[in-house]
Amino acid sequence: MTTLSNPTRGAESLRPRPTMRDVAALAGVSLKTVSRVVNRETGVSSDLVTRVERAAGQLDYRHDLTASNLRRSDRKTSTLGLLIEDVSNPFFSSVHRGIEEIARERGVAVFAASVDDSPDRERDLVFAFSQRRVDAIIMTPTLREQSYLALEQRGGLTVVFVDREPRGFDADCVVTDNVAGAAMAIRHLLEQGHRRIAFAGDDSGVTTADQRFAGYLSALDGAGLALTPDLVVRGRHTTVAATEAVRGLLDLDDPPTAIFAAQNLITMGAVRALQSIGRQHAVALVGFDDFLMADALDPAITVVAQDPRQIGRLAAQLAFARIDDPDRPTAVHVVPSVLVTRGSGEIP
Amino acid sequence: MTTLSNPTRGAESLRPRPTMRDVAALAGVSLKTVSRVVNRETGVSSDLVTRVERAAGQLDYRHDLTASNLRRSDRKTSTLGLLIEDVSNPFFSSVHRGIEEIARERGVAVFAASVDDSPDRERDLVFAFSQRRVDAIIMTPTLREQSYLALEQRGGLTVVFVDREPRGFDADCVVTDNVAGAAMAIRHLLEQGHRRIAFAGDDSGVTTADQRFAGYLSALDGAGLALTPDLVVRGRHTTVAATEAVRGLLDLDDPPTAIFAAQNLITMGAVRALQSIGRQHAVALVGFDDFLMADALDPAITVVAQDPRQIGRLAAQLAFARIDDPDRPTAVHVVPSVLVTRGSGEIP
DNA sequence: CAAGAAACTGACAACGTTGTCCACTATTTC
DNA sequence: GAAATAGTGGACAACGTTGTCAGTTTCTTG
Repeated sequence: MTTLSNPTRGAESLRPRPTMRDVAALAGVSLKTVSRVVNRETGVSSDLVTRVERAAGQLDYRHDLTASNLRRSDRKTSTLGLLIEDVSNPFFSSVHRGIEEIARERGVAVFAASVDDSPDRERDLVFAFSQRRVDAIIMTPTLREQSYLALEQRGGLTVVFVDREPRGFDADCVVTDNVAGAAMAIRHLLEQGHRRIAFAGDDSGVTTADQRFAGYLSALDGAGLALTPDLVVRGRHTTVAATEAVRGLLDLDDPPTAIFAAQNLITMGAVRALQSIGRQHAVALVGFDDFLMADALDPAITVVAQDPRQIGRLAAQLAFARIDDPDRPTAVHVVPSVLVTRGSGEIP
Repeated sequence: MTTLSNPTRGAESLRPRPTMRDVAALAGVSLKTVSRVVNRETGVSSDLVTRVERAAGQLDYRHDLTASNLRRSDRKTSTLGLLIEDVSNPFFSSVHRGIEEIARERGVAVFAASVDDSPDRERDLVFAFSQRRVDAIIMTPTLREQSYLALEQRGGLTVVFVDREPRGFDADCVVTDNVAGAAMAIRHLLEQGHRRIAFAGDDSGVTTADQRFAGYLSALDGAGLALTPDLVVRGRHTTVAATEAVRGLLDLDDPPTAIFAAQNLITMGAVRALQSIGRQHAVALVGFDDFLMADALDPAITVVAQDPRQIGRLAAQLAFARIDDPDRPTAVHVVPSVLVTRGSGEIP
């Protein structure tokens, strides 16, 4: 890495930001009149409006939202905190995108942070955002229960959950229909004639993983099949760990003929594991959650696709609905998922 | 989608958030003493510290950072604004992640927003963050020039650029060595014997695209080859548009034997185009910027890999360095890229 | 043309916090 | 035993803004 240095730095010295008082002085009006113009209140003569606007433009005045918020009676900061597992995870970054789209319409800025599945970090972030007086928090909860949020909520903070339901806390929530989606995937594999279907998923305790496992069980049960514990691997949530785990499954004396991967990173791991032993065309694979280029792999990967952007949009809409009406009943939105058949799930 | 409603909402009414005054009253001390305890200032007897802390805990007091910032002399909000092309773009979301890691160490919260290549949106977002008095903005500039930022900078806002250099504005910057990276890719293709190498990239005007094109030209030139305008497609920056464009290249009477894709989404488009006509094993492909599962495709994709997380970390470090010392000379960090050979670039 | 209404403008206090400064107590020093 | 010195704690103003309310001007209308 090279570092080039520019020896002379622009000599423009720092100039303190102008305040409303400065604008008022230049325009020859009172502080309050400037405030009225800035807030587009009615009842200011158009003559004064233009004078104030010209003065504000000349001084490059920037309205101070933090001070404004402090004094205003609604105490809204037009700010929202987002807690997701990892801002660079493709699923969650799409959720983030959806939230941003709705927030933008309301002029709300979005803080985003990665929780990395750490309950401590979750609390720290909630605390940090609470200190900054965000209007709402949208979050994916970690394992530990969330009852501590009741305090924040009583203080006026709106909380909405995405992707996973909270524990010990009643709040608005947007989740995918994990049980039905997983069952749909398994039934699809059963229809191809598979009887030894493996499950590779996150830790037990992660609600999405548990629900997908429940769907797996119920579909097996519906076909009159019992659970084969050897075919279940849990507790992996990185691609690397999943690769190892799936390789272990394939090394069994009586390996599975089909694999259900309960999450996008795990699906990617499964693809790598199958490729590493050259069995990608021999063992069926269905993943939960779509990912980029899944359709370009060989074979293309059959997935249960969620719509993360839509999930984000819904969560943001719920958050704003509650801000506008704190007394509305809590709502749980269950978003359906669809099976996208591409090849890997249709191997007999 | 199903909406379940919970009829009875918890009846705990909203309670106004306690202030320092409330804590002081409960602890039987003055407001200022609470402030001292909250800010961990020295010179408060340990007896009072525990009394104040107990009172704060009892009331679930949350320090108000916005009010604190308003009064404090350093006027730092411990807040940072990030403007990237799209929060859900894999490259930029990794940059985001890197920035978050450094910001977290300083207790700084990160606003993230998508610019979507719109100069208007860029200005709106800078304005919105400026109004919220962020300590710094880290941004990927759009086409239009950025001299308007000088005003914000004079008002005390720190600005750092990532991925692309600004126009008409001197500031700290972290970029990939695009010229060298692209030239390295082209030389690699030349070594495999290719002479008709196509270029598929973003709009002219996007500095990264221009620099990669410059690298393409210089490597061709170094091999004594002239530019063949028919083999250059620009102005695409979505996967779908790139698929079409590359298909156009392959439909030429004398099609290219190798393709250089100047950006991750374009590389994905090129992969799709090649697959659609079954030529993915016949035409060489090298992409700029790595992407998930590039190694799992058939053929696996050779890329010039950047380290977006590291780029983000560097950008955040530059931002904080300037906050700590506003008079340091501006620095441009040029991060090297590496060629990752996987197969698609080694087709003869 | 007076009187009342409507439209406009500004003085002042307050939002929740921290910087400044002064007062008080306990300890040390001569 | 008086004076100087730490060590504490609190009163007050201020950060940049908006809510309240009262004051001033202009416009209607009988």
